Amino acid sequence: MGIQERKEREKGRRRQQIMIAAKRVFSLKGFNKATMEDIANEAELSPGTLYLYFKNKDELCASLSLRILQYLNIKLKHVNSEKDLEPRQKIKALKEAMYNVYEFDPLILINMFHLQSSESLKNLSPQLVSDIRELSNNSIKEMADIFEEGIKKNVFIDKKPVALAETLWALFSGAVLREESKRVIKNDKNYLKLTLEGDFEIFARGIKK
Amino acid sequence: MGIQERKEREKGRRRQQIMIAAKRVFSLKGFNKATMEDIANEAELSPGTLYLYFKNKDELCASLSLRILQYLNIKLKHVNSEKDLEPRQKIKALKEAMYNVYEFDPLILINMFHLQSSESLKNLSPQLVSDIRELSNNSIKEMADIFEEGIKKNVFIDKKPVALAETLWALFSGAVLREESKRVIKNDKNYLKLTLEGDFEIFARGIKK
Amino acid sequence: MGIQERKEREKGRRRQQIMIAAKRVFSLKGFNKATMEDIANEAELSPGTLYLYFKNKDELCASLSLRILQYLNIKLKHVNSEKDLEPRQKIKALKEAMYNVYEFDPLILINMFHLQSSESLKNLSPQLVSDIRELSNNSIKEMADIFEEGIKKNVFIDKKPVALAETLWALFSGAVLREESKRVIKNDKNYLKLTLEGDFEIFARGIKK
Amino acid sequence: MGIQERKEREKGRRRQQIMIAAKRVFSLKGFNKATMEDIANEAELSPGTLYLYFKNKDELCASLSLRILQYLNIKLKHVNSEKDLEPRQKIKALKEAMYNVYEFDPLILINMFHLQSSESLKNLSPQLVSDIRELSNNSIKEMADIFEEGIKKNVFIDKKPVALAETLWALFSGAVLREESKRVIKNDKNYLKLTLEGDFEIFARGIKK
DNA sequence: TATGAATGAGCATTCATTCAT
DNA sequence: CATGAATGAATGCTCATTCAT
Repeated sequence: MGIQERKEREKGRRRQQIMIAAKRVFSLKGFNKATMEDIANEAELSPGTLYLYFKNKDELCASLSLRILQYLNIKLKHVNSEKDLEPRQKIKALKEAMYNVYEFDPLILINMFHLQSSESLKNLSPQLVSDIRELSNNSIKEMADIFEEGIKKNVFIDKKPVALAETLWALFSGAVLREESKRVIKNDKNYLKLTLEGDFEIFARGIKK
Repeated sequence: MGIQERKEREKGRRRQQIMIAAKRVFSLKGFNKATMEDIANEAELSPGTLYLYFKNKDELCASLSLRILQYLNIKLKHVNSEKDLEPRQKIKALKEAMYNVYEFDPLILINMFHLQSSESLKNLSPQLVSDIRELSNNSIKEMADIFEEGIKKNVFIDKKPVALAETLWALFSGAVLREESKRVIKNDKNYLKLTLEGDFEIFARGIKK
Repeated sequence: MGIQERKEREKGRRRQQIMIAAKRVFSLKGFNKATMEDIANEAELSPGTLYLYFKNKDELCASLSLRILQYLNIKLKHVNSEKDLEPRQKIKALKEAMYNVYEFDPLILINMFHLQSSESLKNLSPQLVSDIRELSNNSIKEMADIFEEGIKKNVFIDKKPVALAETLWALFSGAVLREESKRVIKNDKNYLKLTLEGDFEIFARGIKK
Repeated sequence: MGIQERKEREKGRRRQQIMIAAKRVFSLKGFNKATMEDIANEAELSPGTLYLYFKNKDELCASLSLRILQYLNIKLKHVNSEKDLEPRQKIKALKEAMYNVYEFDPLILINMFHLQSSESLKNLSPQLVSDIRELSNNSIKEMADIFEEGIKKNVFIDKKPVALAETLWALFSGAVLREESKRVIKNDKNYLKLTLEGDFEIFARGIKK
């Protein structure tokens, strides 16, 4: 029984090890130029081993996206659970949560958009697809709850909470992508915090009464 | 000379023909699943012919991005050149310009982010890379000019115009990507116009005095 | 038009070239140990070229089987069309036809039995599968016609012609396989003709009145 | 010593267990599509354990063939040992023995022909190869003995007994294969007994005076 | 003895690119 | 200029086999 458990945990650790390696390699080479062999080398494992833990390359990539969505979800739930925070403070907490997600792995966010290709979806197990869908929807919902509270308390202007949440999400992913494109154009990451700050400030100004 | 010119124009036409086909195929299959043969078929040309007009696949893709940036640039220049527009009206015109870009080709915008992979950049001619850089910077600059004018005329709050322009760009690309990810999650495009509207409204509210 | 035709013929030639190489390699190494690269080398082509002419390895193998069935079918049709032959003479002609098939390609007959694996069938185009089925059934039917004529003319004992045809086919494929297994055990092919003769003699003795 | 013996017997049991599982899996998937892991699962053992009892996959397969040859040999010896049977009755007994072999495992007979691939032979231990050879030859010899007796007693026509035995073997393996190919073509096993009967009847008619 | 996770060589297949016509 | 057949390097994935426990 204890043995069973330890094995489960060991298996989880291996998956983590592979995902960390994959993250590094995807970040470095991009999803398509990264080969399974690259990832195996990075993880100091053999290619075959990767397939013991992930059905195929697409599923490995999608699992990375799932991981970051889980991370975000926990953060958002935590913000929402703090009952004595003012709406404005919650917006601030929200901002910080999203910072953390971004810092946790800025580049993998880009890779999340590989999920969009319906071609890739064919290779994923239905379970994984539905998990990702559920978490995405949940994240929007958690954010919307924050806005709803603010509107009820008459602190935010009267907008559909879901629309607000989606706008924030747009702002966020847009900022992430902008940073990414900066890399190409300027190779200069200095303004990241500054510009993310700017985005949120303007956004908050737009929703607050 | 006249012949020379006609040939040049003819060559330009062919390039257009190929890029239109490429756009269609990339939209349909995504950049990576689209093969050069697919594009050749779509263009009713042979694969070999594509290489008479584009050095390689990456360059064909980058040329598409360049094209859309050119389109955006022209639109932005046009907005800026209308001297009698009020700042608030220019924001509105800006919004419409970006709509048009989006409608011109929503999916190719996603593909623009393939340029981020530094691996891909190796395959591009320096000329093309510098063209893209120049146009990107120019677009930001054009937008910044609009904001600067608004700040000077004391209509917009006092923010760095460049930061504003980048925020708008974030908002925009974020909205595009969000629409894209909606496709996966909901397969429902009804809210596109609505949410883009929402984004811009909030953004404008944030910058206007 | 002439060009179109010549190209068609050229394409057919290429297919032949590949099939001849495949036959050689399959004979030498067996179906599973033979790699597509082996076949490409033997055909003095590159691996990719093989896939221009055959969908996959299974289809290449099945095409070989189809070819030999076509050969057999023509031979059988020819025997049947000779109107003035006595039934006993037709049996003799039948024997010789089957000799020829055997000599045409003794080893590929073995490979025909790879088609039995229902797993392999999944990789074949429906057209090819139905072609093979049709030719197999046709071969049995042609043989049965010969027997039917003999029974009608009161030269052969009264047995179901189809059963006779299938028995002959059993005898034939059994002999082929037996020769094959001899290779393992004795590596001695001297008795081939003799034993095939023996089989047919006994068979013929059994069916003749 | 008693312990030694028990261990030996235990070891034999394990081998049987594995071979039974292998037979099931080979029958289901065919030799090449069946993986060692499939067999291990079927045997409710781990893959590694298989290699404690069989040197490699080819040897496991060959051992199955050996087993069926042993079974046939015992049957044939038994027929031959019945001194008071008439030659015609012995032919009948022979027929039944071969039925039993067929029913014991129709599909594994097909797999026997994998031994033909000279590539596979390289992986077998010389001992196993020579065992198989010996048993094959022995089976032919046992059958030949039956025919020889019939010829001596002037009941059968005067043919080389070995040739007769080999013809019978051809007929038999042919019938087996024919049934197999029927599966592909008709998916209809109803006629098995009937056609095997037919084969033997014609064969017997051919050899009897 | 039994395990089963890990291996890594091997292979079918793809596709960007070339070049003889 | 245009073609499209041919290329062959590259890669995802498999699976027989091993070995530390």
